[in-house]
Amino acid sequence: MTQTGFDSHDHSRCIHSAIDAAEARCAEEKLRLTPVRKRVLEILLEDHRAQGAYDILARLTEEGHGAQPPIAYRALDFLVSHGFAHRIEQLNAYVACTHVHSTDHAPAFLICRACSSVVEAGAQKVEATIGTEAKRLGFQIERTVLEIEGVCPRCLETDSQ
Amino acid sequence: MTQTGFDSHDHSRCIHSAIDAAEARCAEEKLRLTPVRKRVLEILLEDHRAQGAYDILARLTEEGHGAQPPIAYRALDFLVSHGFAHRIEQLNAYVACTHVHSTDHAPAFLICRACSSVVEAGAQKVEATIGTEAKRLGFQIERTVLEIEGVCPRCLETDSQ
DNA sequence: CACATTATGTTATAACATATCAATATCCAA
DNA sequence: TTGGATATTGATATGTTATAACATAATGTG
Repeated sequence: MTQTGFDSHDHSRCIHSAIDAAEARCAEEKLRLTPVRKRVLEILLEDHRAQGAYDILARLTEEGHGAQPPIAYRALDFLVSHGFAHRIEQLNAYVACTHVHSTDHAPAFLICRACSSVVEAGAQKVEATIGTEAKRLGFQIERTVLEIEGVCPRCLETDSQ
Repeated sequence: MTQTGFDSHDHSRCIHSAIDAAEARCAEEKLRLTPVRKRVLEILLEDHRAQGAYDILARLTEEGHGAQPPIAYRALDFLVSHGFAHRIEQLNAYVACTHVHSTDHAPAFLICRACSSVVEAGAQKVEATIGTEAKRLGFQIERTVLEIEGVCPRCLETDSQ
C-alpha cells in the first residue's frame, strides 16, 4: 500500500495535478469534462475529505447551477464511473481520487471518524488474497470495497484518545 | 477465508443454530433477545440475502408489531452491535451473521449483484495486511468494511454471462 | 443543416435513517 | 414488594440520500 495524505502538503499542487490529469484523460478518451463536472471535481478536491451529494449540490446552487439533486448526482456518477472520484459507501459520500491508476484498481480507504478525512491507498495484496479465495468459490469479482474506519494520526493527537 | 454459502444446504439447521447461538450468548451476557429482536433475526435468517430495513419493517407490521421505522432500526442496531447481524454498506441492507466469532472479527462479504445473496467470509489475512500498513501511517483502525461485489456461481450459470 | 447522441433542467417521489418524547416493561436494591 | 433506575417499545415528525421520468438544450457527425 502507498498513500497520499494525513500529512501537510502543498495542497494546491494536489488540486492542479488532479484537474490536469482529468483534463488530459478526458481529451484522450473523448470524455466531456463539462463545467458542472469540472466544478464538482474541484469542490471534491478542496480537501481530502468525503463530501455528501447534497453538500456539493448546495455549493453548485450558490454558484448558479441547477438546484436539484440530479445535477449533483449526475456529475458525481460521471466522476466515479471514470475513476476521477470514489464513493465512500459507509459515509454515503464522495472523495476525489488522488491516485493516477489503471481503470480497474482496487482502492482501500482509511477514513477518520473524527475529521472525515480520507486517504486512499492501493490494496494489491488484499486483492490478491481475496481473488484466490473467490476463485475457489466460483465467485466472479467485479468490484471491491475496502473501507477502514478509525482515527487518523492527527486526530489521535488532538483528542488524546 | 472460509465460507458458508453459495451451495445448497440444510437451511433450517442454519436458522436453528444461529438462533440457539444468539439465545445462548444473550443469556450469557445478559442481553435481552426480546420478541421483536428475535423475530428480526429470524427474518434475516430466512435466507442468505441482504434485506433492507423497510423490508423487515413491512414483515413486522404484517405480524402486528409497530409500523414505524424505529422499530426495525432499533432491532437491527441491537443485532448488528452485538454481532448477530451485519450491515452491508453498499446495499444499505442487513444480513444475519452465520459465523460464530469473537466480537471484533473482520468479516468480508461476497455479494452477488444478481441475486443479492451474501456470503460471509473471514478475512484474517486481509486484516493482517492492512493492520501493518495502518500502523506505519499511525492510523488507528476501529472497523474494517470489506465488501466484494460480483456474481455468484449460481447466477453465473443462469445468466450465462 | 439534419440527425443522433449526450448532457442538463425540472418536478416529483422513492428509499433510507434518526430525533424526540411518552409509555411500558424489566431489573435490582432497599 | 415496592420503588426507582434503566432499557425497551410506541408514536409522530422530520431529516437525509437517491432516482424515475420527462422536457429541453448543447454537441458531434455525416
